Amino acid sequence: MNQEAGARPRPLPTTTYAVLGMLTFGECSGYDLGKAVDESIGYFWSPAKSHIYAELRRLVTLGYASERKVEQEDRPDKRLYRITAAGERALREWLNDPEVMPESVKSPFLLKLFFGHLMEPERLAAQVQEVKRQVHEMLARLAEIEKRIRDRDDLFFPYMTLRSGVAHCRATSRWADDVLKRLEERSGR
Amino acid sequence: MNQEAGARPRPLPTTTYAVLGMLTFGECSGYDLGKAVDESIGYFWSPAKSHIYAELRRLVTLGYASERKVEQEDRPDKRLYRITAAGERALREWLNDPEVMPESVKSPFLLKLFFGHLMEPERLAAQVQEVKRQVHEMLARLAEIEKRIRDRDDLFFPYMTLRSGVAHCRATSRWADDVLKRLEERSGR
DNA sequence: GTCGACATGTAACCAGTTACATGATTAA
DNA sequence: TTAATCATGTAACTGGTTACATGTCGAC
Repeated sequence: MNQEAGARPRPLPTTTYAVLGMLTFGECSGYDLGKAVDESIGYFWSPAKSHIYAELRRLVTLGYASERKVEQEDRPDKRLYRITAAGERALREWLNDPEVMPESVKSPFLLKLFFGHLMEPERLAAQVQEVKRQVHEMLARLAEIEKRIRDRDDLFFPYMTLRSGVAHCRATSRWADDVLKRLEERSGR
Repeated sequence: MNQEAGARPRPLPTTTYAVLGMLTFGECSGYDLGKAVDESIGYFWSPAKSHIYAELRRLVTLGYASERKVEQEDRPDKRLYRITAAGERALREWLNDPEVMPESVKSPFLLKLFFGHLMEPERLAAQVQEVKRQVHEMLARLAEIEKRIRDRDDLFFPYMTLRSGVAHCRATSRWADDVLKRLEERSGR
């Protein structure tokens, strides 16, 4: 009784559009889509695999995607999904909606740091170092991807999102150095 | 039947520690704690108000906080919570755990940008501008807070988390300018 | 003979949000 | 009289995760 007459239909979850959008790069299976997500939008929108399969089924019931089964001999059978005209319309509508939802950061580490007065300073410094390590690992992964897409004009927009990731990683790295420096200064006093 | 003998108790959700940590700054009510969260850890960990009340009750049942009722004449009665010795131990244990969960970013905007090939360029540019606007609004809020805590040595750790926010906002702003520039270059061709 | 890639899904769960309810006081 | 601040909470929901199940093929 939550979808009464006159009530406008609640908007689809963002993940639905994420999966729909991935289909604009061509027909593919849930499995392939999941792998594509892992090294593209996964950096700022990362649904679980099982969730991706569920969303693909939803897209079909909505008429936003079509499905066809492909039987394979050497490998398990698979289902291929393709975006429909209605799906593309729905996606464009969502994309052009001027409302910009602010990004949300969830950082258990910053939370810990906020309560740093209760931590042993060496432990804290070690965790800041670990953050740096993770960030540089990420930068290495991003650099690999960058090589592949930098000069591909058809991947201009994905490239811009990658640059966002790089910018944030660099900012974090510099910030971490600053924190370590100040931490040492404090311990010296 | 999901907590059998021998199974180690599942770790508490991060939000529980977030609320517990806030109590280390002194006894307070759910209401006050909610307000404190809004302009401190709220920037990287933001539970709903109703969630905060629920977590405070959980802390009491865990023995991590004590509760006392305070009757007021001019205002509604309230419950004040204070962290216990067991609570502080549990918090310290969590803080010193060397495992660093990487931060997660959820950005519906980057998701849209990734599919920018389906957007009208002016609409996209407008949304990038809107991101910049939001970021500068945030920077103004952070600058206000910075003035108040910059020279408070007792707030060194909160200050470090604030600097993280500032660094990320600046990085986003510069990145947005770069995107706008490239977007114009592209439209010129 | 074991591991990883391929391929799809179910069932159970959970963390967290939203909307709402209540009700007093004070300021515009 | 309208709105904001103070103050706490319930009930319903939802978006999403985790663990698991199933099975084949090829490489080492």
